[in-house]
Amino acid sequence: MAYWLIKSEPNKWSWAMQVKAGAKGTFWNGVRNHTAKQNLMAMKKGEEAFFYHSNEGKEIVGIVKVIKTYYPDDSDPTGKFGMCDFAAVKPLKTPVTLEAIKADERLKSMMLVNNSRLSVQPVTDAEWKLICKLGGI
DNA sequence: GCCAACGTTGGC
DNA sequence: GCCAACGTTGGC
Repeated sequence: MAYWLIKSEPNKWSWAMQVKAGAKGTFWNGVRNHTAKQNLMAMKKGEEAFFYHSNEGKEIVGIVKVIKTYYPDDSDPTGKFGMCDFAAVKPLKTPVTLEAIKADERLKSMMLVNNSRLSVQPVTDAEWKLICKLGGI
């Protein structure tokens, strides 16, 4: 069971909108990078991911799960990229900020810190557990 | 197939 | 709003 982290700009697609989409969830696209695409393709149904707000907030605000694995994005004219569907699982009681992640020795190797531009990232078991704890769940 | 130029992302 | 980091493009 792998864990992931997906990023979204709140003014484009926020956690609130994700929650509103409910249990049946909604597609998550916007990938325009092959590393991110590889990660998306590696996701399996039922796997969980952190939902991160970039630019505004810069914090992990909730957990989503994969409800539909990678499929082509019809709206992409190049046909190169696809998307997955996610549904909101639960919010973190306390959002975990980028600042807090950077400040924690154990989270310094996270891709979020070292490769902030990648929009879909793997998260290790240890990182997942720690961030859940920091988030109050 | 290399590499310079350009565009985009995202933290500050 | 600025700029550094990264990916992509296109000329050679």
